[in-house]
This record gives sequence, structure tokens and C-alpha cells, in this order.
Amino acid sequence: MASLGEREREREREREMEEEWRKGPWTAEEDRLLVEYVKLHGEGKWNAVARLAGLKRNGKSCRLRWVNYLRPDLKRGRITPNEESIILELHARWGNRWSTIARSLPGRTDNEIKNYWRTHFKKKGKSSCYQNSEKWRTRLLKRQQYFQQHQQRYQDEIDMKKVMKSFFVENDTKLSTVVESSHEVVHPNTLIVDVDQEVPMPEAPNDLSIWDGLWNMDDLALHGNNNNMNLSIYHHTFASHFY
DNA sequence: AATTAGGCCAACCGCGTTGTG
DNA sequence: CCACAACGCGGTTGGCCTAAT
Repeated sequence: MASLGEREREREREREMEEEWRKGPWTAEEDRLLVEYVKLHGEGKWNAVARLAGLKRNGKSCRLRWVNYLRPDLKRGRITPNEESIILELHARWGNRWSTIARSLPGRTDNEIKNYWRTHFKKKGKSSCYQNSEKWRTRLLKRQQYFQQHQQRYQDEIDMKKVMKSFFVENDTKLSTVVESSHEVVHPNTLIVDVDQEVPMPEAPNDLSIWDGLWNMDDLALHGNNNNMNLSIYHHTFASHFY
């Protein structure tokens, strides 16, 4: 437990640190120093800029300045109608994932696209309808990702079964015996899947209720690295809903 | 001419993720 | 495995400029 005096000194140090970093608009000289630094050391190691380039800016500020303004591959000038339509299309698909959208527009920064969209389309597109909201799009996106991710895993499992089947048919062994002993948690329905049949992408249900619990499970599974559990949830849930 | 409103954009902030010792 | 630092992303803010009143 730090004493009152120690805490006071700590706060004082923090204030001093904050006063050390320059904030606000960049000067031409600062730009020059930053460009020089990147020429010599390359991008990255932004926290070393202050020390190595003699800039009184923190790493975060330097990175932002470089990425949004100084990078040589940046495209200057107004957003073209073609770029605008790309932004609209990708925003409809990805929502506010500006960096993702920016990757499809060479020379444009996420900040630029974000600013453009906010000034040109935010108000126009405003609607009380839930289906037009950010929340809805984010949810839709997550749903699509969930499907893609699990369909891939499902396909991988089918591929694996093909291999297993051919192997054990050759060796005259029953598939069920193998699955039982594999310690994999698999819904029984999946054992009768025809390995030669293509797995169709199921239609996303209109009713969101069944998804609500899955969002959390998905998050848990992704972070908890519990693939088997995730797989079994998938089989259990979707085999009954869509197949 | 002065004031106000709104557009635009650079920069900052907070937070989540990733990397490293 | 954990703690900390560095990085990256999306949201927000503040200042400048211009058109409208």
C-alpha cells in the first residue's frame, strides 16, 4: 500500500510526463524529423521516435501522423465517385470496420474514410429501423463470420471422416468404434452425414432469439480455445435447426 | 459587416489485442 | 502463465473554413 506521499509523487511524475509530450497540430519541422526517422529506421518502434528523432511526441501520435498524413503512398484529393460507391458497398457489408474498408481503397486511410462517411452519409442514412442500425450490421456480420468459421470446421471434419472412412474400410473396422474412442464430442446426427454431399450454407434465421446465447458461447469458445465444445455446440444447434 | 451553422479533417482518447520478457 | 508494453482500431473532439442569414 503506497503512502500518501508516494502517491502524491507518483501523480507529480505523471503530470511531468504529460507535460513533456507535445500535442496538437504538427509543425513542418516535426514532420521532417518523423519522415527522416522512418527513412532511417522504417515503420514501427514508434515509442523510440522521441528518443531517436528528437521529437517531443509520444509513439501513438507519431504513428498516427505517419499513417494518416506522411506516408508516401497516400492518395491526396477528394474521394472519387468510384471510391464512394466502394465505401458505401463495403460499409453496408462490414459496418464501421474502417480499417477493413480502407484496405480495399489503396492510398486512403481509415480515418479519411470514416470522416467521409460520417459527413456524407451518417445523417442521410439515419433511420429508426433497427435493421439499418450499426447494431444490426455488427450482429449480421458476426453471424456471417460464425457461419463461415463453423462451416469450414464442419467441412474439415467431413474431409477427415473421408480419410478415416477409406482407411478403416480398407482395414475392415467399424467407423462408429473409431469415433467413440476418439474423445471428440460430436453430435450423433453428424455421424450419418453423407461425406460426398456438399454442405450447404444455411440461411440465417429471421428470429434472432436463438443467436443471443450463441454470441456469448462463440466469444467464450474463441477465447477459451475450446474447439471441441464449440464444434459440438455447432452440430447440436444447427443440425436441429437447419438440416 | 458581423454572426451563426454546418462541413470537413487532423488529432486525441480509450480500449481491446498482440507481442515479449 | 502472467504482467507489461506496444500497437491498432473505432469513436470523439476541436479548430478552421465557408456559405447562409
